[in-house]
Amino acid sequence: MPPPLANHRILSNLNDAQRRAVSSNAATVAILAGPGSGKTHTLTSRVVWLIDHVGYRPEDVIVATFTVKAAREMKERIGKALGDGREKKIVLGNFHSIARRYLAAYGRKIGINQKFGIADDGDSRSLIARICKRKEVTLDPVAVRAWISKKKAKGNEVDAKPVGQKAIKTAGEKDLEECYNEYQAHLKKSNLLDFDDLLVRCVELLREFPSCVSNIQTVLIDEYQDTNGIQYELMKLFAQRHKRITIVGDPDQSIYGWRSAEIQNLWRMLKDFPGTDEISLEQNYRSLDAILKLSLLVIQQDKKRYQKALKPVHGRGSRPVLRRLKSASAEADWIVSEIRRVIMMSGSMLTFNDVAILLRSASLSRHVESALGKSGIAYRMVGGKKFYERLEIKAILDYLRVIYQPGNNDALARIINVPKRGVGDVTIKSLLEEAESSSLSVWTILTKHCRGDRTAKTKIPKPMEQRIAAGLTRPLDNIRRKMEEAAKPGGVAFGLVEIVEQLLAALNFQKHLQDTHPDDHEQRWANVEEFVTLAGDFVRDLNESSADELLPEIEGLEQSKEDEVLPRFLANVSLASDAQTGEGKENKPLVTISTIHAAKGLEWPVVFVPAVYNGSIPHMRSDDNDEERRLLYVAMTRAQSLLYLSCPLFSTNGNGERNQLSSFVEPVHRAFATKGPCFDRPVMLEIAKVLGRTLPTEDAVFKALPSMFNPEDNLFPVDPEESQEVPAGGAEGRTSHRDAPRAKRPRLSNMYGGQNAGEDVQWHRDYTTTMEAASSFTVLALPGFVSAGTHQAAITAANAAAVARQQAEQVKKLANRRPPNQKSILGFVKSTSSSSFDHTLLPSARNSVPAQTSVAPPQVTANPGQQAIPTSLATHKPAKGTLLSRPSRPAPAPDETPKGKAYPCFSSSPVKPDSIKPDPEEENDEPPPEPTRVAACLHSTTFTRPTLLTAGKGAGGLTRPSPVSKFGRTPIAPIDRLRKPFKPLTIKRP
DNA sequence: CTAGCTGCGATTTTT
DNA sequence: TCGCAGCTAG
Repeated sequence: MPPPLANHRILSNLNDAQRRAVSSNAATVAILAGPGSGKTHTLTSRVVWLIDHVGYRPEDVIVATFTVKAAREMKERIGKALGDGREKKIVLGNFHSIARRYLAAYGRKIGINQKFGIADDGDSRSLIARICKRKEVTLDPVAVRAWISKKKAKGNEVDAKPVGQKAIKTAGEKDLEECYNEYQAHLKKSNLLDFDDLLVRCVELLREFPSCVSNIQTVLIDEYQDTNGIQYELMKLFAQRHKRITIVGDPDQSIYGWRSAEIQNLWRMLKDFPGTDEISLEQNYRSLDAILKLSLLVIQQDKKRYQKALKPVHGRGSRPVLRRLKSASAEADWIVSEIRRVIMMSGSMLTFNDVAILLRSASLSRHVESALGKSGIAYRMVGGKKFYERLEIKAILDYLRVIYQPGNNDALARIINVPKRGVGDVTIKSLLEEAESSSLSVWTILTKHCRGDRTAKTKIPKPMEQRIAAGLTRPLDNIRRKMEEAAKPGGVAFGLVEIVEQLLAALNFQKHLQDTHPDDHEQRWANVEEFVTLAGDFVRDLNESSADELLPEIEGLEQSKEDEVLPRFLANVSLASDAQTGEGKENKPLVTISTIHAAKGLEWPVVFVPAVYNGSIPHMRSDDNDEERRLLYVAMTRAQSLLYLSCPLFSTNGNGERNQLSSFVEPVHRAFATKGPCFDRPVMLEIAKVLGRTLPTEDAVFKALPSMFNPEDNLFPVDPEESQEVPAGGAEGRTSHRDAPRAKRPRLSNMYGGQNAGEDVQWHRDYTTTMEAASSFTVLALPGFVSAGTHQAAITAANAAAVARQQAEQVKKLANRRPPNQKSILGFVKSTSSSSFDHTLLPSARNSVPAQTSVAPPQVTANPGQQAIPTSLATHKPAKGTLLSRPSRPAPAPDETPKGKAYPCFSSSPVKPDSIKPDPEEENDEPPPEPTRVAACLHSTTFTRPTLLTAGKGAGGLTRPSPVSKFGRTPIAPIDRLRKPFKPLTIKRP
């Protein structure tokens, strides 16, 4: 690094590696690093560096992120660093919105009608469903849609490599192609582009007209591990002039494989841009060490992954918790009690804002929401159900779309009978068909019919006709006319808000809601009002930052101007599906409930991950266990100071079926505490330190505690198995059919007895009660006195703790250190990349690969039957429909063989294993066995891919016939404040 | 042909 | 819990 640069302002708060990354002179820079290492910070700093120091104009820089939220945050951060509003000129956004901008400006060059709309998920789904139905093809619309999307998302370059069976077109494939063609034709006719089209067409545009990006000096990509093929191409095309690209990413956090994210893009990039400067960041600034260790224990089960160092800069922290509860609602109640406890015990140093509950699927939120609601804790829900998915909002949006694009038959069909106008399914279908055959839009058919210009073939009785004219065509025409007039010079302003308000009035929407939803029409109308506010905000934001979204002028290139508000509003709504990080306005602290996917890139001091059982994580409908594991890893690494996993023992919906602890957690469950830590002073101080906050004095904390406050996590049995109350629904049945050894909890003396003998699949609970004891029998809790039973418990706890610790130690050795031969992530990738492109080849191709690896794996005596196969990261996401051999249960953690006997090393420390005080025990432990395995080099045979015959064909897609005339959901986006939960927010009770 | 009622089923992740 | 399919009356 050139010394003179070192004192640049932006470099001052970076560590060495980050500084090197920020100021690298290489054309292409790849920064790959684990969670919490400041990737995004580094990226934003580099943007500032490139603009401020290197001197690129902001408008010549493209920054692409993966989500809207990330884009917004990045913009904010860059704005702060630049300090003068120049960030507004940067072409910054998620891929889709950047692509949309280019298409809006230059799309006509490739024959795109400038007034194109965006077909969202619901649109394409219902369209495909209709096509399938009409073709009477026995294809699952869902599969068809996935196939089409995949086809587009892949990009073209990959296709160049024929996969052999590609030539053989099976009957199914032919049908798919036909559906695809029809689908595209329909979109084209409606002047719509779907999400994938935005990218595909933008690639087309930039390929044919490179001049559109001739000004671009440099391109930066965040969350690179989640880019898919087409996005990769787009990235290259953005940078085609100067080929300067910076990417940041973390393979371990690749969780969008299902959306065709291709981890291969890592080495595609290295191949395409030799001389890339690779930088890895190893310091973790986010989390306490205990959290990192455990997260590594989980991710490290993936034997093929690249091992990265994660060096904690913070203290050890208390042991993360794995809590078992009786049911999902008990789990939710426990979460609530624990949230309360943490906040109280921190003397309100922590607030609800510091807490996140991360879910595998949004549908899991129900219990949590109601528990929070019951206890009066306000929360926001991110991801999952969206504001715009509400019926009433969807309807308004569809009206707006029809106003903007009268030819949008699907939107029209959805609202033609909302409010009720006596138009039923049959009529709608007939109208759509007539539109199809007459190549008129439904709108045209209707207007002509009502005016008497042309009688519709569809039967439209007079009363129906009148209602349509009075309630639909005339009001919308009125609105359109006003918009046109307003656009003329001197016209009366008729903005977005006015449009919506006039629309609501014309439809008598409030009355409509009262009629159709007598129970909750107030709430729904409130949503509508909220929507109006949002529209107002949008307009205001648009005016404030008019430079936003505008591409720089390029000499000799004419842009189509996009000055209408409505289309931009609609596009915004379709593309921006994230809640705004709305801490700004209301100051009421909110607990965050989020899907794990939506939580990527974020962090919270306290994180709960409920429902950690097989079927949830890994999800039963997922075909990629490794990705599910990474998902859990992402969730865990969001936590800064406290991490809680939990698992309801019995599923709620079914007949009290037993849940099985997630197989990602099961092998390492011993490393967790079984209940929340004791928040004594040292623990809290450490938390305060990580967060950079000041802990109130002990006195203050104590005084603020309610009189009946329970300072321990002991409101719920640590072993729900032995609790008296039995979960509702067949107590007897269950006790009897439950496996015998579990019915009675093993005695303490039997602690490790059953360990080796036929470890039953279910969770071994023997040690837990004592582990639990370990965390509550703190010195504070039991000053100087220990009963015999307690003592016994403590001993066993110590033993368990020792085992866990040893395990952890081992893993640290194994996973938290990069093997010496693994120089960097990119080195790793390089060494295996030669094989990576062949990952789809048949087993025969495999054997040649290891020889090519430049970084030779240490010779490990492979188990017979264990076949060395390329450590291709690519295999992590098999093509849909590929027959994989059943993904194996994760192998037990290496050498995780609990000895059949207690450890002899019990000392005084185990009573407080979570203490941050240096734990002599840890150091004194006998040295862990040498690592016996270099993870990168070997793995079990479970990843053989027998054949590709069915790849990509939507094979087996015959299940789940999907309803046809369902009007698709229309995920349009919340623009703001979507975090409103379904249920009304409850206010904190006294 | 539409609208309302009832009983059943089912539930990833996102641009 | 919600949403959808199927049925029946008007």
